Formats: sequence, C-alpha cells, structure tokens
Amino acid sequence: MTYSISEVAKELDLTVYALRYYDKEGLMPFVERTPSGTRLFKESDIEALKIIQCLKSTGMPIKEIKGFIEWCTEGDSTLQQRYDMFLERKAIVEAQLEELNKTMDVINHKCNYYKTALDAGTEDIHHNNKIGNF
Amino acid sequence: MTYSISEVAKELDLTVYALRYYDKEGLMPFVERTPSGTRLFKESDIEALKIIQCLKSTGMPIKEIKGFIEWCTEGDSTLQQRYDMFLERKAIVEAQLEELNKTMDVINHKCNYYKTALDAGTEDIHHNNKIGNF
DNA sequence: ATAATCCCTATAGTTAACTCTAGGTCAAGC
DNA sequence: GCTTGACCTAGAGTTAACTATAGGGATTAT
Repeated sequence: MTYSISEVAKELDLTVYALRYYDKEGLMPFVERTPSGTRLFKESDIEALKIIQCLKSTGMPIKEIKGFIEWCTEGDSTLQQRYDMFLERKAIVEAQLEELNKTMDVINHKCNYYKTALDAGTEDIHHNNKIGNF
Repeated sequence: MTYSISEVAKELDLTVYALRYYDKEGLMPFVERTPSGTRLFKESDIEALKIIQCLKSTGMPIKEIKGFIEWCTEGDSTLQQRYDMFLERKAIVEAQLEELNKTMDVINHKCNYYKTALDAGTEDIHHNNKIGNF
C-alpha cells in the first residue's frame, strides 16, 4: 500500500509544497516514483518523515537533517555518529525544556500580576514592586 | 544609574543591532535619550526587555509584542487585554511543553535504538521492528 | 587637537523555510 | 477523444528577524 503526496501532507499536517521542498533538499532519497515520476510513499516513508518532523521540532536545520539522512544511507559505519547526534539532540531538548519552564514561571507571574491588578481595577496596586514598566 | 546599549546587549546576550531593531519596531518607547540622541537604559528598561525576551521565547512575533507594549502605555483601560494575552501565552507554552516532551520521548527511543545497534555492531538487530528506514 | 571608540540613522543584504506560479505530463471518467 | 484534477519541475517571491554597511556626530585618552 502506498500514498500520494497530498495524502501524506494531510496525514502529517504539512503542505505538499513543504514535502516537495524537503525532497529537493535531500531529506527523502528513499521515496520511490512511478515510471512517470509521481512519488509513491510507503508506510516506512511516513515514519521516516515523522522522525524528520521530530528533529525539526528540536530546532535542527534542514541541512543538518540531510546529513543525518545521508548517514542512514551509508549503513552501519555511521552508527556512532548517529548515536552521538541523538545524544546531542537530547541535551538540546533538555535545555529547551529548562528554558521553557523558566518562561512558564515568568508567564505565571504575569498572570497573577494582571489578575491582581484587574481585581483592584488598577495597576497601581503593584506600586513599588512593579518592574519593567509593566 | 543608566546603561549604554552595548552594556545592555552584553547583559541580555543579544546584539546591539538587535536592540536597535527592537527599538525601531516600537518595542522600546520607554527608553530615554541624551540630548545628542544616545539611548540611556534604566534598570526598569532592562526588566522590560527581559519580559520581551520571555514573550519572544514563546514564539510571539515582534509585531504582537509591540501591540502589548502599546497597551502598557495606555494604562489601566487595557488591563483586561493584557491579562487575556498572558493567559493565552500560558496555554501556548503548555502546549509547547507537551510537544517538547513528546519529542523527548522519540529522541530517547532513538538513543536506545542506536545504543543497542552500536553494541551489536549492526542496525540489523532491529530487523522487523526497524521503522522509518532508520 | 587629533585619533580612537563609542554612539546614531538609514538603508541594503542575509538566511531559512517555505510558498507560489508557470508550464507541462498523465490517468480516469464521460 | 477530451476534459478534469492530481501530479511534476524550475524558478521566482515571501517573511521574519536580524545583520551589516555607509556616513556622520560626540566623548575620552594621549
């Protein structure tokens, strides 16, 4: 069973344009074609695209993802590089989580700040501990 | 006590170019100038910039942040909007955290996958449960 | 008093990741 | 056999957020 590019786009919630762009950038060397050139996506291709989306969501640029895909096509000789890459990604995501949690703290503070001000009817309630002009 | 633009840039770990760009985009209407036009940053300005950085880190575009800054200059009549905005940001950050945690799960799976393959010397160890071409 | 070093504005250039258009092919339905 | 709709490529255009350059003014160090 295979899927057309528009079916895959719908499934992964991205555009047909984006998929063709990924292909052009070398992220999909595994996708086969009909004799007339139409892409045929297998189930495993969709799984591969999900990994690509995962890497993208960590902030990895497409050119680096391409490098990873190339390692994959080179077989077992690149296992170490690929392992190291995922360890590095793990560290990056850990840092992002930490950052995002700090951001959440600030946002929560601001929610409380504005809740209090709104209840009081004025921001002046935060007179001296009002920071940063707002 | 005031700070120069380059001192603020160093403190907040961004470039002088970026700070001037933010100013041009209307994010810093509160920063004062010397008679000759040099920006003078107060402690409260730096705190405001930290909030701006926080909002940016949630993925909020600069034009929207500008809207928030404008509300701030309009006083208590915009308290409700500002409160709603932070509630919305909170929801967004919650969703981002959830996404990032899912990403982390996938990355961890891949770390295990490659650790196992590396120990075995070959990716073939994952024969039938190998998904997505890698 | 002059050179170095900071500051300024205005504006042009950069980059990533799409997004869209033009022009064409191909398979299915009427 | 012809229209319709999905597919294709090549290449131009878009957008956000900087980043850099050119040209000039002010302050500090020698």
